[in-house]
Amino acid sequence: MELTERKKKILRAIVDCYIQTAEPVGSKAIAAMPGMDVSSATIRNEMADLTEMGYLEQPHTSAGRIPSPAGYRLYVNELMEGYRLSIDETQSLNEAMELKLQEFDKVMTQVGKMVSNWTNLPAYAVTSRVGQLPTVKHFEILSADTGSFILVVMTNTETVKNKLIKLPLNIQEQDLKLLSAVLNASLTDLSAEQITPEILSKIRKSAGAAADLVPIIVDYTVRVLQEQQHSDVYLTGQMKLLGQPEYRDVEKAQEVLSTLDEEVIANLPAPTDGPVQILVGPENIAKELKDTSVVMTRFDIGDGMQGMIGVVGPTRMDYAQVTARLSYFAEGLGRMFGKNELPPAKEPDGGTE
Amino acid sequence: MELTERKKKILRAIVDCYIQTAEPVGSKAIAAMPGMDVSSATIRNEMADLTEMGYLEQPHTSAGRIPSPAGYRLYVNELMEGYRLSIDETQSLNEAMELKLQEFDKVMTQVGKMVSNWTNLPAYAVTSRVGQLPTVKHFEILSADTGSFILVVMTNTETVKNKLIKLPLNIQEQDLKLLSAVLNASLTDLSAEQITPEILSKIRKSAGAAADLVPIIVDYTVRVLQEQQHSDVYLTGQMKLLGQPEYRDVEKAQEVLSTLDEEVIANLPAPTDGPVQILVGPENIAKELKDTSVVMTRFDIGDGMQGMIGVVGPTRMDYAQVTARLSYFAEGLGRMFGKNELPPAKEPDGGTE
DNA sequence: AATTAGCACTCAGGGATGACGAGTGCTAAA
DNA sequence: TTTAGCACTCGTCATCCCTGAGTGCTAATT
Repeated sequence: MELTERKKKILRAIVDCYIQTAEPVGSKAIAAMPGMDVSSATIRNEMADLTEMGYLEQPHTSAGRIPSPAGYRLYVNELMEGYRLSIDETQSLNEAMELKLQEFDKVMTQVGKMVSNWTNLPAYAVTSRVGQLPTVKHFEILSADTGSFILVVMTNTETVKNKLIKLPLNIQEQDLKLLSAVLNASLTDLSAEQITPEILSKIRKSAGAAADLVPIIVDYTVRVLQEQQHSDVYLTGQMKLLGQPEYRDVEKAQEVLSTLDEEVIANLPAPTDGPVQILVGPENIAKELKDTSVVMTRFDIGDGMQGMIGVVGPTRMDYAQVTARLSYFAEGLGRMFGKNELPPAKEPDGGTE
Repeated sequence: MELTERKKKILRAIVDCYIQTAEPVGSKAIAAMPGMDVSSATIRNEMADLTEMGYLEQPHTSAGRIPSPAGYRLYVNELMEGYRLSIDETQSLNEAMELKLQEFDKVMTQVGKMVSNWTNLPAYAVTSRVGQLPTVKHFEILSADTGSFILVVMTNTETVKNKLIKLPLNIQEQDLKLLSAVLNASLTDLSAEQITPEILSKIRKSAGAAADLVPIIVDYTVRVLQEQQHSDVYLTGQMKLLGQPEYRDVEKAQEVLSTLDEEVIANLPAPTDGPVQILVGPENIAKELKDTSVVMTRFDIGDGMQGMIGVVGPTRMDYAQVTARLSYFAEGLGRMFGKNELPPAKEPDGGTE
C-alpha cells in the first residue's frame, strides 16, 4: 500500500494531537481539525490503512488510535514541523544561561535544571573527555597562612584544580619553590597510572624540608587525574516525569527512573547522525523503557571536553519543542565555554583586541 | 487522666507498629505483641483513653488507631528507643564517606545522595556561612600558556577558587607580578559591596600592561565573594518519596515536593535544641506538609562554615533510625573537614608531628 | 477495681453489575 | 472515491452489596 500525501497529513495530525492530549485520538477529532476537508468516515478508512501499515496502533477495539513506534519514527524523521522558539523563549533562555559562576560542574547542574524546567521533563547532562590521557601540566604551590598551603594543579585538559592543605609544618618560601620545581620536574606529562610509588619516594627524597607534603600532594594529583577520566552524569528533575499522564502510575515512573539511572545514562550511545538524536521506545536499550523516549544532543566546548544533554520522557512527547530547546542549550554551552572569554566591558573603552 | 506507664508502653507499641506498616493498628495486633500481657479488650480501653487524651487518632469509626501529631511528639521526645547502628552499617557508612575528591560542593551533593540512600527518603543539605562578611585575603596570578592565566583567589573563609582566563594578550612574568601586587594592595579585606567602580578604575590605571585583565579579575572576585555569602541547597532523592505508601498518590507527592523546594528548605529554622531536631507535621511551615515530617541536624566544619543535613518523609517515619544515621553523617562531616588533614601515610615512617 | 469475653455495630475496600458513550468497521448511497 | 448511516465493541463510571477488621459497650470473672 502506498503512503499517500493525505495519509501522511493524517498521521501527522494524529501524532500532533496525541502529543497534546495523551489520549487515543478518534476519526472525528481529526476530521474536525482545520485543514481537514474530508469526513470522519474517510479518515476512518485512512486510519485503518495506516494501522495496517504499522504506523498506528489501537489500544482496544473501540478506542481511537495511537502512534506506533514506527509512526513516531516517521513523524520525527519526516513529518514533524520545526518548532520555532518564540522571542520570549529565547530571551528567557538567554537570561537563564547567564550563569553565576562559571565552574564547570556547577554549570552542568545548572544546565540540567534549566533543561528540565524548560522541557518539563527529567534532564541529564553527561560530560566526557576525549583524546589523550590526562596528565599534569604544571604545579604551583603557594603558602597561605602559617601551616597552610595551596596546591594548584593544571592538567593538559586545561583544567585547574586547587586544594588548601593545612599541616602544622613551618616551611620557608624557598622550600616551596624547591618543592614545586621538583614536582614539575618529576610529574609533568605523567598520567595517573604512571605515577608509581618509586617516583613518589624519589620526589620525597629530593623535596627537602617539605617532604611531608609530598604524599598529600601526589595523592591529590592522582585523584585529580583520575577524576578527569571519569565522565560525570547529572540527572535532575526526575519528579517532572510524574506530571506526564503516562506516569501517573507511581510504579511505572519508578520503573523507568530506576532503569534510567546515572549508570545507564552515562552509557547511552552518543548521538552520531545530526545534531539531535531521538531514541524512540523500543529502539532504546531496556524493555522497561518501552513507552519512553530519549532526546539528546551533543555539545562540544573545546579543550577535549564534550558531552551530551538530553531529556527523558514519554514516547509521546513534544519532540519538536524539546528538540528546539535542547539544541539551543547546546549551542549556548558551546558559546559560553568554547570561545575565549572577553571582558564584560563595563567600562567605556574596553578594547582587548 | 493520667498517663500511666502502661499507656506509654502501648503508645510506643502503636507508633512502632505504625511506622513499620503504615496502616492503622488495631487492639488485637498490639495484644499479640511479645511483652504485652493483657488482652485485646484491655488494650482497647487504654487506646480509647489515649485517643481521648489526644495522642491517637481514628481515621474512621472502625479502623485501628494512628498516632496524632501530639502522639509522635511524645514518642520522639520520650518513648523512642535509640537506634543503634549495626557494625555493618557503620562500616558501610564509613566506606561511603571516603569521598573521592574533597571539593566542598561535590562532597555536599555526595552526602545528600548518601543520606538519601541510607534513609530511603529525600534528603537535603544546606550550607551556610556564619560570621563576618567574606573578603579577599590573597590573590595570585600564574601564567599558564601563552595568553592563558590562572587567577587564584583566597578568601578569609579559607576558600580558594581559581579560574583559567584565556585572553590573547602577551604579558610578561613581571607584569603579572605587578598585577598581583596591585590587586593584593587594593582589594585585600574588601567585601563584595566595597569594591566600587572607582577602585576598579584605580587598579586598572596602575596595572600597566595587564590592565585588560583587571575587569575580568575583579568581576570574578566579586562573584566569588557573593557566592560565599549564599547558602547552597542540595536536594536529592525526591523519587524516594514515592516508595513511601502515603505518597503513592502522585498528587500528594508532587504537592509535598513542590512545597518543599530549595527555597523553602534554605529557610527552614535551624535546629537549636540538641543535635537532631524533628519537625512533626503541623509544626511545620506550610499546611501542605501536614502529613510530612522533617528531621534535620547541624554540622559544623570550622572556618565559619556550617550547615544542615536533613531528610523529608512521612510523619510516620522511622525516627530512631533516621536520627541515628543523620547524626552519624553530621559527625563524619565534622571529622572530615574540621580537623587538619594528615597525610594518608602510605609510606612507612610517616611522621608529620 | 481491674481485666476479660462476648456481641452488636460501623465502615472502608473490593468485586459484580449495568448504563453510557466514544469510536470503529462495514454497507450502501451519492 | 467519498460519505452517511448503523450495528457492534469495549473501557469508564457509578451503584450496589458483601465481607471483614476493628470498635465500644456490657456483663462476667478475677
